[in-house]
Amino acid sequence: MLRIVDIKTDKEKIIKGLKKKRVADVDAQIAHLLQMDEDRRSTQLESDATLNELNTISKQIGTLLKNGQKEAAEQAKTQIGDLKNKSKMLQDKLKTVEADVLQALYNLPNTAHETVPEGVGADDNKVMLEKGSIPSLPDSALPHWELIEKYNIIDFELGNKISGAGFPVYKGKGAKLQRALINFFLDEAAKAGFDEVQTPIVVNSDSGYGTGQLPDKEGQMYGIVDSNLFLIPTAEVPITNLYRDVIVKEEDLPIRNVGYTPCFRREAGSWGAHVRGLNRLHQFDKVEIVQITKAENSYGALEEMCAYVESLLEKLELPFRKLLLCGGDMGFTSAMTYDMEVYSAAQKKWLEVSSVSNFETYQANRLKLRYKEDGKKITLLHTLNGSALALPRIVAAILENNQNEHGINVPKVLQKYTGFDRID
RNA sequence: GGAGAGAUGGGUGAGUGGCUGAAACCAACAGUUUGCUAAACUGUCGUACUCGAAAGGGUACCGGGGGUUCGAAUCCCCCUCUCUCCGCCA
Repeated sequence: MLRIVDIKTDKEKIIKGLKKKRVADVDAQIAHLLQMDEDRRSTQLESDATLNELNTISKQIGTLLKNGQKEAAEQAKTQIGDLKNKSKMLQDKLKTVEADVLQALYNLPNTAHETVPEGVGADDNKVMLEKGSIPSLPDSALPHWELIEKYNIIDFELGNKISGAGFPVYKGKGAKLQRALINFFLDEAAKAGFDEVQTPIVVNSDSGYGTGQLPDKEGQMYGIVDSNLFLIPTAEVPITNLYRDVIVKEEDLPIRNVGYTPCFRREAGSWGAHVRGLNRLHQFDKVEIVQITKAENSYGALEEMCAYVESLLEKLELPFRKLLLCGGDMGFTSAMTYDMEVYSAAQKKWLEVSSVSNFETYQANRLKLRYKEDGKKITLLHTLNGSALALPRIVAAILENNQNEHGINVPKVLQKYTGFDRID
């Protein structure tokens, strides 16, 4: 979340960044927030002064009792009653006001970086790069949801039976292709200097707050009944939360992690004809890269992560484009996001397969993720993450783009992982 | 799942009602000494909010929450987690 101190000192810049995110009534919200914080501050001053008085008297009572002046001590006790009531009242008020301020901060998204384009939705995103050649398929080319039936590699009906819609079952070469992609992505990330971690795929609510899924976005996550746990929507949550409440050693920076996890998303209300087949699922596999850097290095790290993701798509020989998201299309917690989309040639659609974001200090502030600058000043770090990559839409594009009369060609880089070069 | 023990600063660990934001030791950092290294010695060494130009104050925090008390790391209650033993088990 944003920091009050920044809102105070850099108010205009923050208002500008929030407006770009299309936040309603920004000026009024900020004014209200600052007013609440002023209330918080003055309440705390008063409360601290009262506590100080109480502490002083208590110490005096202790001294009196030790010196055997019992009467004087009893008398001191009698005058403490009013003060205690006052103190109690002030502390209760302080708690309320603090909670109000926190709630207001939770409701504010991250500000958009100054170079993020203005815009309200997907149409305003800026295409930065387009690479690879789009295959020209014959009219008989099939969309992936027909290919998976034809070659019997993914079964939605079976998934329906055991779980529900959006939980596919991968079979035979389909299952092997999944495993090949996961291993390929993990090996590539290791080569690029990311340390592999394997985390839990259920997280507690503290972790949900840490990375910004909570509060208010419960609709995205599946909750586990009676356990106060959630199935992760992305490995971003457990991996980034590894560093919650940590003061990192300066020499350990930057931190670079990669992890494979299944991801679970409720996607409430987002179903329809446009999300057939693998285009949108409740459970899918993803390899995620996370980076934690000093403020001055984070935008360099963002570009570097994008370049890494692009290299994966090139190796898979998939045509792709890179978008810089406009303010209105970005996620709540992000300061800048690039999306990578592959072209799936039979359904003639661009499919998002990666989202690479810099959260600056927004998550770090919630996580209390910091380092000691020059061994002295404690400073918030910047967090970043990106998909590298999300599997289902990669699979969809591979199936559609590589189909021919003999079957589906497996990209060369994957063949040593799959053990076959064609699905037929 | 049953029984017991425990959770204190970067680490080990003392502390069972006031003089304890917290001993001691280790680690770390700065300095003195030294031809270099080591050793020795001296000093510094939690976080957040807040007042102050600064120096320096105030408040809170000893797993989390609540309670008793003039006063709680210390007593009581609830929760979480860890360890040991038993049971079960991939």
